[in-house]
Amino acid sequence: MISSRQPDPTTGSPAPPHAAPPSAPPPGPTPRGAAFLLAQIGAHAAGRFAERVGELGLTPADVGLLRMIAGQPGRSQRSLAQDLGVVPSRIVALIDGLEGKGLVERRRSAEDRRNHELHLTDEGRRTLGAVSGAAAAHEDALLAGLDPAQRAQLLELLERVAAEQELTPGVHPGYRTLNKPPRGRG
Amino acid sequence: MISSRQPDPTTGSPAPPHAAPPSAPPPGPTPRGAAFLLAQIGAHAAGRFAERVGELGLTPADVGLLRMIAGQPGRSQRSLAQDLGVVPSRIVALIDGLEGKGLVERRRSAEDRRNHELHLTDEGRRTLGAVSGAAAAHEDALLAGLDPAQRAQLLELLERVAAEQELTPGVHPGYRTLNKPPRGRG
DNA sequence: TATTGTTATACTCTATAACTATA
DNA sequence: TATAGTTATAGAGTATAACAATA
Repeated sequence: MISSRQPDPTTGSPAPPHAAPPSAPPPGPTPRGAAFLLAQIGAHAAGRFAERVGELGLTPADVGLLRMIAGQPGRSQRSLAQDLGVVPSRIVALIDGLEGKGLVERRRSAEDRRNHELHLTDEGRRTLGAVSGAAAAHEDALLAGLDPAQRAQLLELLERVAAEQELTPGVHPGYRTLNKPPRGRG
Repeated sequence: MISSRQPDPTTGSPAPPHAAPPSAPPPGPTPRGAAFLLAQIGAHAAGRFAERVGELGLTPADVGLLRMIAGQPGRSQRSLAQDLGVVPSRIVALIDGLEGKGLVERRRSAEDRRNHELHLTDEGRRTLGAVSGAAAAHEDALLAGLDPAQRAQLLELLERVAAEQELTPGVHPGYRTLNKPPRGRG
């Protein structure tokens, strides 16, 4: 709600390194709990990930779509929209973009000619491979402050929280305006 | 970029309990690392927090502003905008809202009559107290799956990550469209 | 002339609804 | 008549730029 890459009054956490951060914590009562840190770090992680895939010419939303198509080739736009909880018209624009980049192919279904079956192109598969590399680098950079044992510990705790909160594995709510990755260090 | 409260292709994490979640994980390669979980849980936490303060008639951005004004009463809108990395005109609308609710007061500065000194009203202080209560309940609900020792462990690991990533304590990047809390269970 | 707060304008993004083609 | 995909329209939100008051 506030700016594109600046700190946010909501939680009050720091700006990502690529922005010009206020560097000094705001005076007064600053939130200190794990919930705040999770929101803060989570937003930071999402932003950094957006930067990385941005260098591949993709938005986080693009990545999600590519993954879903890869996992279930030939699926229709409708089913995609449903799984994502998105309005079908939204899918049109997203697929348009991916098709324009040569990563995805629309094929008229022979069984029901109203349907478009979605498939990755070879280029799409290559790109998805590059995304995996970016994701690994992202993970490593984010957890640079932790040793392997601590990383395992963190992962376990997070999985516990996610399970208790009934978060569906692999589905990320709200990426609102993250789609436009900041030009920061890309 | 996708929907208001539905799962997101970006990371692919689950929808919050108040939405109608796809409940089944998408087939194919789902991200499993700590970075993804942090983004997923972070977005979930931010959404739930927005719901809670929404019941108090506030957006997360409102809460951030109230905190900053409480921490440094009398500060100008300009300084607020700078600390938040927000354009000054944005502050106008936010303060308008808070003033309209009777939580904040604008006072012309005697020293420099161009400035508006911002102060909390008594009602504003009461509301901020209620926010603290909501934040505590939020924290507790979010970590319901962890025992006290695990919570302490998680907190320490998160602080380590935040420090290494140079996240400014108390400042949260990007709350994009979170300002409108879902009407879900409020 | 520079600065604070404000207002007006333009732009971006998304959802809703209307439309075409298939069934 | 119902459904898949598409296009057109409208609404919400934000930043940019112009403006008035004060310094």
